[in-house]
Formats: sequence, structure tokens, C-alpha cells
Amino acid sequence: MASYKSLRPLVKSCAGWPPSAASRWFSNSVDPMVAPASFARNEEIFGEGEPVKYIFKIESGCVRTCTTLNDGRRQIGAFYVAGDYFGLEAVNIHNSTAEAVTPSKIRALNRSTRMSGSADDIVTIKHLLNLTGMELERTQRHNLIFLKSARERVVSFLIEMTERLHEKNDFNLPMGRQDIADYLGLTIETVSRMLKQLECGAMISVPTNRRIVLNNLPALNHMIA
Amino acid sequence: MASYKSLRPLVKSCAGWPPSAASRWFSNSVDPMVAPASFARNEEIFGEGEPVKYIFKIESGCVRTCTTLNDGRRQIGAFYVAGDYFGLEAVNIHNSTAEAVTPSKIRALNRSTRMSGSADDIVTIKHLLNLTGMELERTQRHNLIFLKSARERVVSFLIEMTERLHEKNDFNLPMGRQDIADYLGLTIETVSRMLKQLECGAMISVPTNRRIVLNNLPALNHMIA
DNA sequence: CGGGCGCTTGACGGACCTCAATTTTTGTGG
DNA sequence: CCACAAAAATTGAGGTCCGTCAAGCGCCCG
Repeated sequence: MASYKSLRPLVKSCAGWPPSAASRWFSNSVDPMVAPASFARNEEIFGEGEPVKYIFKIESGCVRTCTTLNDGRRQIGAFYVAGDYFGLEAVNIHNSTAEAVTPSKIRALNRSTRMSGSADDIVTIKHLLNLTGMELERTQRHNLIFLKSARERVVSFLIEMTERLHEKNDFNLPMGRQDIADYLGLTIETVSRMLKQLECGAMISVPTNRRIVLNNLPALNHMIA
Repeated sequence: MASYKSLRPLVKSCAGWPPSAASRWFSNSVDPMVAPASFARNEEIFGEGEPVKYIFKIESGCVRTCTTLNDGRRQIGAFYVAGDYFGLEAVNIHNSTAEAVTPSKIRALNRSTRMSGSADDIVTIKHLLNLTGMELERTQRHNLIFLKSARERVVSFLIEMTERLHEKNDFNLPMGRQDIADYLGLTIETVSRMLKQLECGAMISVPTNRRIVLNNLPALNHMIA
């Protein structure tokens, strides 16, 4: 069972776009050249229960989407980094909250592709379908984490991160231990212990809290099923 | 960690449609009137690694999609019942296996809507997008299960099932205990114990293995977060 | 009737959570 | 640049929920 201690983010603010401003950005492409908005650490980009208006693309930084049960238990569904799209997880009403993990620059793309409309660009819709399908695949891959032991989860996470950040063997985690724990369904103490265990086994080095060095990637890959 | 004991299904067979036969079913609607194919209990409908050719709609019966780690640990991603669409969980290659839980009648719909094509029906693609989005929402809702304790998981499952089967307070489970366990990330012993516990607390009755009667739905709803 | 399969029940152990204290890191202002 | 406070992470001890293993029961169907 996940931690009950997971805390809600400290900063809560409205998403930075007026409803009318970004109209038509999305009409011809999902990748228009529009100036991105900036978000501070822990700032909310959209919240659970809000209507879906945009999809988002990360220019720089890192974003998490999370769902919180009414007793405070928190599940992080995904982390998104530069180049990723997010905000596809709902059709009409957001069922999770998106927050900046680090200061981030994000483009909002108007999602003008509802079943009701008819004059929409077919290429845009196909692109949207593809993105949604990829998001579904990612979500399902993440679910498999819960089949695994604590150590396997942490190793899987490190490997996923080194791939996502396009670095190898040496990278900086954008997020803190609590975020990792809530992503993996563990407590922060367990995450900490597993990292220490891997470090003692010479599999990784942790020179600073955020920095990870994978000393033996083949062996790490062998540790996960 | 999930059970290592989860067994692969006994029956393995090829999907029942020749590649060429079902062409164009999907060109104008996702709900064409085409005779459904029948599948026996535990028969495979599509397998992990196969290319995505169709989406499927259940006429009657029940289907599970599952992913198996190379050491045998099995995760059931979803159960589908009459009226549900499935097979949307992948863009190009199936990342899970679909099997009939009970004898089922299933329609195959040709998925001729890839980015490369251009003459596809926009209404069809929008329908597909909507279905994919709903599948994504379902998957994310299912993930929240792993935040919960064993009892909460079982209660959530029973409530989900009574809703999905469009019955209330009294229904027959299509699946056995092992399937429930693999869906909830528990062992069959724990599922059994939780059901017994709920029965002793007068929350439910279990007149036969498959039959469940919810005696106190409000109280059950109150047990889950 | 009897064999096999699915489910239940019990005893036990272990992996991870909980709680609490300490250490390390981060952030801020002089 | 350093000092101090606050936040984050580590570490340890102890407990618990659920997995593991094993036996037993009931049901279905030949």
C-alpha cells in the first residue's frame, strides 16, 4: 500500500492561459510555433475536474501528473520531459492534476478536435490519435511496475529515466524522493534504502541527491524481469 | 509483489480471422453489422507481439487482456464485457494478449486508420480517438487500485463489476479467483480471505463461487477511498 | 464413485511500511 | 562567503499486511 504521507504540492495556481487567447493554435498542426508559458516549481498546469481545453508540449523542464485519493494517498501517473506531450489522459474532464516538477516552459495547443466538430483537419486528428495511443501504451507499461519488488521498481525507474532524458549512465533526476516514491508505489524510506543498497552493491553511484551514475547498466538490466 | 504462481492459459490458438476477409468493415463505421466469431474459454483472440489489425467489440461473454513477465508473473490489464471495445491498447504491435474468459462472441473491425492513409473517414477516426481516450481513462482509473489495501481492492473490484455488468447487488462473476487476483495485484489466497472477511462482516454473500450478492452497497462504497 | 480442479483455510515468514531521530542539503539574509 | 533555519534525505527499530507453503474441502463431470 502506498504512503499516506504524500503531501499535496505547496503552490497552487491557475493555468496561465486565458480561455480565448490560444484559439486556433491547433487547427493545422499539433506543433505550432507559439511562445511557451513558464511555470515555477510545483505550479499547477491543470487540475483534476477541469474541462480539457488544451494539450501541452514541454519545451524544457519536467512535469508530473498525479491523482490524489480523498485521504491524501497520491499516485503519480507519469513524468514528462522536454519534447513530450501531455494532457491527453482525459477526453472531457481532467482526471489528474499536472504540476511542474522543475521550472518549465510549456506550449499549450488548442484541442479543437471533439466529436461534435466536423471541419477539423484529418491530419491533426490522426496525430492526436497517435499521441493518445502512445500515452495509453506508456500508461500500460507503467502498470507493470506493480508486479515488481521494491528493488526492481527502483532499478526500472532509473533505467526508464536514463532513456527518457536521452543520457546514459550519468544524469540528474528532475524530481525528489517523494515523487519517485509516489510514482513507484513505495515510500520514500524504501526508495532511499534501495538506492543505498544499489550503491553498496556498486551498481550505481549517488554523488548528490539528484545525481545518479549507473555503473553497471547490463547488470541493472538483468535485475529487472 | 504479485503472485509468481499465475499460470498461463491452457488453450492457445490463432485468432479466427484471415487477414484478407474482414477488409473494409471499418471504413464507414466502427459498428458494422457483421457476424461475430466465437471463442472458447481461454482461447486467445490476439497475442503479444502481433501486429494490430483490428479492434474488437464484444457481443457476449467476457475477455481479459494480460501481460506476462518472462518469469511468469501475470498482470491482467482489463476485463471487457458485452458492448465493450478492446484491442485499442497498442498503436502498431499488441503489447498484451487477449483471451476469452468465458465463451464469447466477438466482432472484428478492421482498423484501417493509420497515419499513412489519407482517404479515411474522419468520423471513423474521431470515433477511434474517442474509444482510445476512454480506454486510457479506464487504464488510469485501474492504476489507482495499487494505492489501496487488499480489502479496498476487492471491494473496488466488486463495485466495478456490478456497474460493468449492469446489475445491482447480485451478479455472477465471469472470472475465477486467479483472474481476480491478477487483476488486483494480489494472490488468490488473499482474494479468498478478503471475500470471506466481507462475508463474515455481512457486507456480501457468496452463495456459490461465482455468485456475489452485495448486501450493503452504501457501506461497501464507504470502505473505498 | 472417484479423480481433478478450483477454492478455502491455517501457520508462518518476510518485505515493506510506520514512526522517530539524525544527518545532509538547500535556501536565505547578513 | 558564511551562518542559520527549513526542507529533504537517510538511518534504525519495530510492527504489520500480505505472500508463501501446505493441507483440506467442495464441486463438477465422467
